[in-house]
Amino acid sequence: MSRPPQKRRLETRARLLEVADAQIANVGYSGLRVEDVVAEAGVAKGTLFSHFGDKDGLLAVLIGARMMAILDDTEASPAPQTVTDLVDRLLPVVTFVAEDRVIFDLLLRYSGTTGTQTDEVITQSFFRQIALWAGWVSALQATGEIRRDQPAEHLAEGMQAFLNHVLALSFCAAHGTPADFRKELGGYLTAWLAPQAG
Amino acid sequence: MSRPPQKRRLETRARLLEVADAQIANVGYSGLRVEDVVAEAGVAKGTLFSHFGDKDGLLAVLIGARMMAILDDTEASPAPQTVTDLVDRLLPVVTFVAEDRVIFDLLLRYSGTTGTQTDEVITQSFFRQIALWAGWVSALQATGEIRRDQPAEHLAEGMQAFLNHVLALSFCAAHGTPADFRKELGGYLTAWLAPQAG
DNA sequence: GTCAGAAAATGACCGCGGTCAATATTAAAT
DNA sequence: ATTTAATATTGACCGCGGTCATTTTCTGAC
Repeated sequence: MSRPPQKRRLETRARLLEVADAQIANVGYSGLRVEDVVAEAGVAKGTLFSHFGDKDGLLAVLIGARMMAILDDTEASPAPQTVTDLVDRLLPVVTFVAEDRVIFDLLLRYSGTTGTQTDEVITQSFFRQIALWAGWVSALQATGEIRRDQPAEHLAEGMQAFLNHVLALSFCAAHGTPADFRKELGGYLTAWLAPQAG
Repeated sequence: MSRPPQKRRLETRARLLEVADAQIANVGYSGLRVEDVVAEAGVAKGTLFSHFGDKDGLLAVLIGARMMAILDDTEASPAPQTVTDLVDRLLPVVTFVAEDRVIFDLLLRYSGTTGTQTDEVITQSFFRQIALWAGWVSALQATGEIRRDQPAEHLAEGMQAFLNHVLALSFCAAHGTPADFRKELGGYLTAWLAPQAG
């Protein structure tokens, strides 16, 4: 049988996360090195991997936490009344993800973890985000602001597709400012949510 | 001044590509190891990197070539008359990319290389694909099969977003069969290209 | 032919993520 | 207090992508 984790283990885990988070503040997500984390945390290399599986596992916890914090803020602000409003509500997420290619890659890798490993924070953040968006969409459908021929959840998932598309482009070409995001993403989301004809 | 590449260099490059391609047939894209390639090709490790920059550079050439071949086939077949037809025309690409996560990751990384390094085959394959799709879309707009409120190219780029979305999901969850793709992608593309209301 | 300089190829070396048999620590059972 | 078994940690080691000073090979000028 499996016993609950010991106190020491929880402490070690917390210390690793704390150290990693602090180092990321200095060197960024892509600059994080496992050896530096374990050195500052005062543990052996293997310990980190026994806790998080691999480097991505560690990053997934930290990025998941950041996403949750952003969702907290977003939920606290009023629901969007128009598609333009809606785009503005997405900017915090976009700005965070655009910060580092590693974030984008990792989110994309975990983005379809539906069904398996629901305990992961990062996975829960996906569900939460889609649910939040679906709620917005549903409300906008009720006011007649956007199309009604598709289920709210389907439209919300489509939003995710466009958001990822715009993010992917931002890492290659020169369009990286928030203003560019608003314009590009706005173009897609208007076309997706409020089409003009059949 | 820079002289044209010598004969020997072209031969070495061709040999590396040939060997890599053959090994991929056995071990898959993710299984490819640089050391194996240079060993079988009979060159030193540094040679490969001087030719392709990094491992991804080598893969980009091979994957770009495959994409071009697929586009050749696709262009040879008749243009789609309906959205359902259109989805079927995308299946060859989808099947190829879904074959290995590495392909997807690499395509996504190069997908926004607009403007820089136009000489790369893989970049050209993107332009070609979007142009091809835009042509289809334009024709379908003319027959009234799909919406006319958006430029054909914008709709084509949106198709890319949905295609990537469906592919990303396929690598995590259980929906991986071509039938699943047709259904999922079909759902999105119908909603995107032929919306029912404003 | 030979000599200069550019182009091409070399391979020892490094960085860093990840492994795992061995060891240390904990907590429950007696 | 001692034993015992699961839990937690360790750190030497490995795999593999990538680097770069050095050496080899090619080509054109004289």
